[in-house]
Amino acid sequence: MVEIKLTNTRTRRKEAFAPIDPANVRMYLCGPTVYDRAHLGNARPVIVFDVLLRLLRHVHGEGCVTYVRNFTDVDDKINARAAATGRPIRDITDETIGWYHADMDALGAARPDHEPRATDYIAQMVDMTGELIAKGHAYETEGHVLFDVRSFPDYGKLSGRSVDDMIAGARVEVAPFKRDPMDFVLWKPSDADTSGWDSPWGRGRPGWHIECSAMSKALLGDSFDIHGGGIDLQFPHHENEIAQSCCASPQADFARVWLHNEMLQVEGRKMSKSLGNFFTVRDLLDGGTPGEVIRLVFLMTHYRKPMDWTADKAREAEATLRKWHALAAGAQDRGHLDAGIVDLLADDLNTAGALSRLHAMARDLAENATRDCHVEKGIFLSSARLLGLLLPGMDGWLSAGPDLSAQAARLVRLRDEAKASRDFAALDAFKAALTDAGVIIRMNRDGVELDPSPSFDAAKLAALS
RNA sequence: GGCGGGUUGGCGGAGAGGUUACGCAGCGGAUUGCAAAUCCGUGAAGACCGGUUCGAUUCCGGUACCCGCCUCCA
Repeated sequence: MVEIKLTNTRTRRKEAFAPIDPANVRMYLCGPTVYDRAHLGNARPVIVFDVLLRLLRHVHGEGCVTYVRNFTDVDDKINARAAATGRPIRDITDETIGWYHADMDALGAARPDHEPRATDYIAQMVDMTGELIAKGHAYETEGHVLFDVRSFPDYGKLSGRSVDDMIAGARVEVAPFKRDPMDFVLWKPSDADTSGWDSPWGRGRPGWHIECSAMSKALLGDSFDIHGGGIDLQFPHHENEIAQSCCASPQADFARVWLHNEMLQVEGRKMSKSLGNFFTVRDLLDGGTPGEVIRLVFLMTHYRKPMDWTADKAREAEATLRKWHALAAGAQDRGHLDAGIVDLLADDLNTAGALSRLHAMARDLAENATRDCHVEKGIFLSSARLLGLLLPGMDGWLSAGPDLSAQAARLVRLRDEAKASRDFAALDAFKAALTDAGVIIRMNRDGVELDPSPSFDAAKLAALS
């Protein structure tokens, strides 16, 4: 069996992956807070862990992996949006989840096996909170329940911090009722206008971190294999999850392997609203960048390095995918994979290396274009699909856009006439007009292919006929 | 201030202690009525300073710069 190696944030080392139960490999990914469209940065963990999911299913078996990704649907940002719009919270979260599914589907990301909503697990969160109080790891004060970080000696281990150092950093908001400035909220009171649930500590709502502890336990158990998310979640979110889960279930391991993807940048800078380079996945899709192109751009950079989104990369990825789609046309996915691709992905998800392998396979196919190569083409296709590329139904963008078949037919006719008469003036004039209208022309012996470029102008095209 | 990550050719971006990464662009060629597309070939690198070594871009230490987290924006 292929040995998968993953860089475990907890140990800061690349380790051989050994599942607790090979018949049921369990993975949890921190999902979105559902109050608005997913921005481009949200897509990175989704794509990274989708590749890992495909690899795990390949190595351990289709039915031997359980993948959970939560929806945080109780949050003060959601409350604020409900208050601002007057809409019920459930309307907002339902709508946002629908958007999220549509956008992530467009990136070719498989839906997780379970997508728990925090609001469906309030009872489990209350139970865990009560358990932490009973075990002396949490305390109730002024309607809040707080986790006592001094009760957990390993607090800070995941992120390499010590409680004392962080306090010395003096950037911690100190609420007067906290025993220690680093103590964090498990449960907080809600006023009459804020969503809340009854609990032993009065009507209130959970703190952010407890949901992942409660839901991972409910769906994957006290101990599971992989826990993932963006590196920004390492502290405090994941640190707090570990504290909660390990103190509630001290006999268990909680998550054995912690995987964190590095952050996204845009044109070399942090994506932020103030810099004006903030955009959502939907913005890109609606702007004509296909989801498959977005995915390929992401895969070009290793997940543990900062990734820069640039328009240049998107152009390059689109050209590559056009070539690959053409090469794989008519190929059959028989599930036979290139061993090199599997080995590269198994080595801590070396997607960039895997892509270079696909390039090499594509070159071989192109060199042997005169032969049939159906076996090689099938391997190429199956291997690309391990990366979530060239998936069935993902090639719609290739033929999307305006119908240019009439212009293509006219171009063929003019070319035939020109070749017969040796007078190319009319043909060249038509080609120039098409180019001016933003149409990309590709001609070869067999026919012509027309595609709209980013500067496509429908009005100019219409004027030609 | 504390913690963590990064720095490779014009651009993007990997692996490996010593032998071509790869892709894009460029250049040369094939093909084409001309182009485009496609195919073939090709030059170009390892932030800086030390150390280990027969040999380092690859290991170790330091410096500079960039980025992230510590502010419930992935």
